Amino acid sequence: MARRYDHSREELLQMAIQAARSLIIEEGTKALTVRKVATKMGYAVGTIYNLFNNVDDLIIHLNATTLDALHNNLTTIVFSGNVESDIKKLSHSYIDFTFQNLNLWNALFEHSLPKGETLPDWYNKKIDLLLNIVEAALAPLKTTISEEEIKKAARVLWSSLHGICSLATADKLKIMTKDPAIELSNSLVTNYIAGLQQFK
Amino acid sequence: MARRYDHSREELLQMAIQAARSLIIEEGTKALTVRKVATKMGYAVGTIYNLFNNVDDLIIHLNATTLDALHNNLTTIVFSGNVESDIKKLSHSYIDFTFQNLNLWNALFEHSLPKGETLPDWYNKKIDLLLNIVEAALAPLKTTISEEEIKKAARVLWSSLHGICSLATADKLKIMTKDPAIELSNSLVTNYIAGLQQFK
DNA sequence: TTGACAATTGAACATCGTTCATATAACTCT
DNA sequence: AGAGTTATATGAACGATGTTCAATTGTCAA
Repeated sequence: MARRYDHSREELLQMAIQAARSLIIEEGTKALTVRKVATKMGYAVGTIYNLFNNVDDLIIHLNATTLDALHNNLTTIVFSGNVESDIKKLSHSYIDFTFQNLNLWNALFEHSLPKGETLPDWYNKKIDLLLNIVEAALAPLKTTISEEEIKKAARVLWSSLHGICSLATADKLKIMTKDPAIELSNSLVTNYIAGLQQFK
Repeated sequence: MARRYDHSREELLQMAIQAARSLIIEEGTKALTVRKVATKMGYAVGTIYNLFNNVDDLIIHLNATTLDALHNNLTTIVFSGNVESDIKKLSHSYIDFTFQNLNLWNALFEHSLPKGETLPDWYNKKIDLLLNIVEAALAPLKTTISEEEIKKAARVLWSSLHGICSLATADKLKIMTKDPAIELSNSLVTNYIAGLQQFK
């Protein structure tokens, strides 16, 4: 059979990504195989390779939807203008997201490209958009800190939060309270921002 | 052939781990296969399964040697008693280590256990030993901060540093200077510790 | 010398990512 | 309407993977 036109190319792309998404949600990163994605779509293996270069390409597109979902989540937050409080809102949402989408979030970082390859520009732009949200929350500091410093602070907070979630979900730093990630991130945010402001 | 006794069980374990190590160093995580490890040792595939339960078990043992190497690296540092300066020494060593052992370090975090399984206790103890080093560097703060708070701070710093290295090596937050990881970690350490101390 | 034991082997199995010659549905043109 | 072209879809086939286990064979104690 060929050219069924049951679905447009765009629909097929979405179907493949959704199939991959549900596989990962239900069974984790290792459960994602090209054959299972194809079966779940009701198409043959080869079809996947009409849509994506290879399985890495598929995973990148899947991960992109996770970045989008996170982005949507974080943009619902309304800033008060109080930097510490706003950054805490962001970080709590981030932490909620990672714990509610554990397998999808792990897929973001467990995946590594074949050596030599780099992530596509459109993907990196999505990461920039997330950083922009943090920068926006830090914006009130502009009166006392340079634009450059704010960019740096956004990256520090973002990376650190990533590290906390990464170790809190995958492993165990669980010696703390019932919700170690929140606890650690609050400590990070409070003290880091206090440090930033004390030099004004 | 059988029972060659060319090597003791302990020797075989070390040979397997070393073979796996060099495969990852030279070619990255994806280049690690049971067959290649066996070939590199001069043994048959099946022998690996006399030594390890499965490939995950082998990787955990390999990763443990990486943790040991990092531990050895960090314990050579002599503390001055100045917390900020000592934590910076630690973080710079950590960053050096990750960049000089990129593939090994990535293997630590790219690897995920089959679902339901957890890391063995002896492995988690190695992580605790690393956290202990950070706690030791923070010890002078005991006069102004509770033991509990110091443990928390060690975990915040450790996780955050991990996050910074993770995003700096694998991806790109490269908008900053020639050495973004150092730059970000310095900002983290300076401001976080300033925050901790300002409440004394 | 013999028998029991333990270490080592590698063929076999199911599954994986990927390729590509083949088949056919849909569109174009006369 | 019919013929020719193009784009899409297929799935058998390939090489490589992790893992198992019956068979083989070196080593030791009796």
